[in-house]
Amino acid sequence: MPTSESVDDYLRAILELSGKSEERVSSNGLATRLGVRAASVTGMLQKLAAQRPPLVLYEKHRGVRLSAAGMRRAWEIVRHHRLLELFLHDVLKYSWDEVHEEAERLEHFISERFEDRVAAILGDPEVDPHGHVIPHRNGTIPVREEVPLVEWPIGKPAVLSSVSDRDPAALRELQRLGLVPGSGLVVDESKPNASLLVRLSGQKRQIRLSIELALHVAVDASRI
Amino acid sequence: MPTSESVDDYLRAILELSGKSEERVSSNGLATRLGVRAASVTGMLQKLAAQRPPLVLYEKHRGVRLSAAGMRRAWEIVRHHRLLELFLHDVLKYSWDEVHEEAERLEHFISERFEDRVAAILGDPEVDPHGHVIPHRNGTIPVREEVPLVEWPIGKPAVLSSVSDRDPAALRELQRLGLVPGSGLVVDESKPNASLLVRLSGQKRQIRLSIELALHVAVDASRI
DNA sequence: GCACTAATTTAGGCTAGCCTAAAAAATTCT
DNA sequence: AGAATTTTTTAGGCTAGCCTAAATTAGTGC
Repeated sequence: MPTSESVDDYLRAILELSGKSEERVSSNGLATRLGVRAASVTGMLQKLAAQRPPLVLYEKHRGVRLSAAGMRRAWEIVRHHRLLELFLHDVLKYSWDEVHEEAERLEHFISERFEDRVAAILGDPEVDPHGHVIPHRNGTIPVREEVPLVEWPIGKPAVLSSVSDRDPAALRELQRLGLVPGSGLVVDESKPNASLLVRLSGQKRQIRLSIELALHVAVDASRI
Repeated sequence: MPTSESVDDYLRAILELSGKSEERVSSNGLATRLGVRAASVTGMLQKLAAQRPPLVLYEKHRGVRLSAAGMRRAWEIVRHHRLLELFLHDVLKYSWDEVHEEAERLEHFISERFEDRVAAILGDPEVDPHGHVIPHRNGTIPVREEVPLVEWPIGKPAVLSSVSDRDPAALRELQRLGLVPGSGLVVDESKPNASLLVRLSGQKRQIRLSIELALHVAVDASRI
C-alpha cells in the first residue's frame, strides 16, 4: 500500500474536511479543496475504495469517509506536514506564512528517518507554529478541545489555540494584530456575519476582526 | 520551463555520465543509470530535444549532450543534492551512507528558499560530505582537479578528494578503512584490474583495496 | 407528486512516462 | 566486404490522474 502524492492529498483533504466528527465528505467539497473537477474526485474515490484494504468507505451519492487504513495514512501525512512546518519555522527560519506551502510539497517525500530526526531535533514537539497538535509517531493524536473564535461567548477570557495555516495573507494580518497561539483575549462584541471586537489580555485597544478573518482562529475550549 | 522529476533525473544523469569532458552520452548508458529501458530513454531524449529552448542536443544514433539550458538545470539539481546531503549529515545527523538516497528524493522538491536557507545555515559550504564541490547559487561551478585513485602514480603522496556517494556498502567500507575526504595517503602497489595497496599518512599498516572499491575514490590532482 | 436545480457519476479523451516487440542502424568480427 | 552482433529507434500499449460533456440521482419549491 504505497500511496502516491495524489492519494495522500485526497486522504488528508477528507480528514480535514470531515472535521473531528464522523461526517461524510462530499465530492464537491473535495473537488474545491483539491482544485480538481468533481468528476476526477469520483474516479479517485472509486479507486481508493477498491484498494485492499480500502482507504476510504464510499457509497455513491452519499459522500465518503476514511477507513481505518486511510485514517492512519492521513494522520501520518499530517504529522509530516506539521513537523515540517515547525522545522521550517524554527530551524530554517521561515516566517509564519511561508511554512505551509513548502510543507505541503515536502510532506509526501520525506522518509521515516527524516521524520524521526526532525522530531528529535525539535524535541518531540506537541504543536506546530500555528498551534495545531502534532500526531504522535505511533499514530495517536493528542486531544485538544477547541472552539471557533466566532462561537466563543462574549466577555469570557479565552486563550488563542490555533490559526488556520492555509492563507498566508490572513496569517500575516493575524500576526500583525498579535493574534498568535497562546494570546489571551476577550471578545467584547460580536455582530453575526459582520465582525468581532476583541481585546488582547492586558491591552485596552480593541481589534476589529472581520468574520472571515475570525474564522481562521480557534480558542482553547478546555479553559471554559 | 518547469521540469518534472523525471526530466531532472535525465539531465543529472547526462551531466554525470558525460564526465567533465564534452562526451556524448549513449542511450544505453542512460538506461542503465536510470533503471529504465533504452526505448524509454529515446522517447525522453526526443522530448527534451524538442523543448524550446532545448534541454539536450540530440542526434539519433549519435548520443546526447546537455544544452546550455539543460546544463543550468542539471547543475541546479546537483546543488540541491549536495546541499541536502551535507544538511542531512551535519544537521539531521544522517550517517555518511544514508544521505544519498534521501537527497536523491528531496532534490526535486525543495524550493529556492529552502535551498538558500540551508546554504545559509551551513555557511555556504564548498563541498558535500563525500568531497564533491557544491555549485554556487549563480550556477558557477568551483573547479577542482581530481584524478581517479587508480590512475595516481605509485609512491606519490596524495590527498583523498572525494568518494562516490551512490553505493552505501562501499561508503561504509571506505569509512571503516579511514578513507575519507582529506585523508593523506600513498599508493604502494597497483596490480591493474586486481587491487591496490595503499597506506594512510602516518600509518604503517597497508590497506588492500579492490579495484572496484578504489574506483569510488578520487584524489586531489592539484597537488601533483 | 412534479418540475426544476444542484450534485454526482459515467463515458470518452488526453498527457507523461514507462513497457515490450520488432525494425533499423551502427559496430565488430572474420 | 559481408555476416553477426549490439545498440538504438520505432510502433503500439499501459497506468495514473486529470479533463469535458452528457447522463443520472438527489434535493427543493410549489
